[in-house]
Amino acid sequence: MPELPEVETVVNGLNKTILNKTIKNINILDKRPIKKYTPQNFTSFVTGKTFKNIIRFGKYIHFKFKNGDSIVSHLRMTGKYIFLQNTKNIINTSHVRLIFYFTDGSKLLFKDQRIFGTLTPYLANECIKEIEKNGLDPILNKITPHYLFKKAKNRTIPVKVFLLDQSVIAGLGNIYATEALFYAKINPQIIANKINKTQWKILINKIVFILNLAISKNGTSISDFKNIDDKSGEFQNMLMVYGKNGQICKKCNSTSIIKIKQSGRSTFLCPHCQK
DNA sequence: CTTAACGCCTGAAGGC
DNA sequence: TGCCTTCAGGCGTTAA
Repeated sequence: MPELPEVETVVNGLNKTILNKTIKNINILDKRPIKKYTPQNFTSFVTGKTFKNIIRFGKYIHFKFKNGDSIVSHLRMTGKYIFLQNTKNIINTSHVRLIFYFTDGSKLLFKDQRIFGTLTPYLANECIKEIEKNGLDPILNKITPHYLFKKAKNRTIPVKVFLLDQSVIAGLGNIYATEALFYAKINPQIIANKINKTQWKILINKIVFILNLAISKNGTSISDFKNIDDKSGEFQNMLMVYGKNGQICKKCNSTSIIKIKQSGRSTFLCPHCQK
């Protein structure tokens, strides 16, 4: 499931491959990922446009065209972009929802098994509501203990659930929120407004540390995340608690990792290390 | 204002 | 073997 490091990996890959490429035509195999526009309108919106650059904010991918228009895309659970050079054919056609064909013969596929992923077109003068609603991005912005302390002031939800709120921190998902809390030695069940500024400071440091480490490993391929060249990430080999329930904690070597449910999502923790 | 619940989806996994 | 149920979960919307 793509979180900030996985989206960063995808965006890096896209910037290496599709810049200055012009869309010749597209093939919409499934219209459901396309928001706001009909397939016909989306087709006319993108045809003839040239990619200027691609940026990331939180978990969103922002494709910018040279004329100022753009597409905001979210991979949700299983969305992925696959770039193919002109010599390569589409080998695995399963779950392909959309194909961009470029004038040089190369192509970009949008695949999504579960069709939660989205592509939303935006005109140059339109406000992008997805990005406006995001909180601070831990890689692009400097998050201060004061910022989180203030945001958590009236929040009575557990700190783990708070970390998943994209209007607070943009880009954290289940895996990295869980791992960061382990490194910070904070119990995920502690109510957000009970965390003090010292703890927030430690947590921010761990969040930034773990995200940068994961970016350097091209992300985590736990369900089926793939880079645009269809390669997996390597960070799943470095996880400390996520998915490790029943295994002995690698830090204290004494206590078993447990799995709990918070707001419907799985959380993993070491009851000994995270008080 | 905050928080919970539901819907979107399909494939893997488990129970019988 | 095969059918049924449950689970996975980010985010938008709606309800409380």
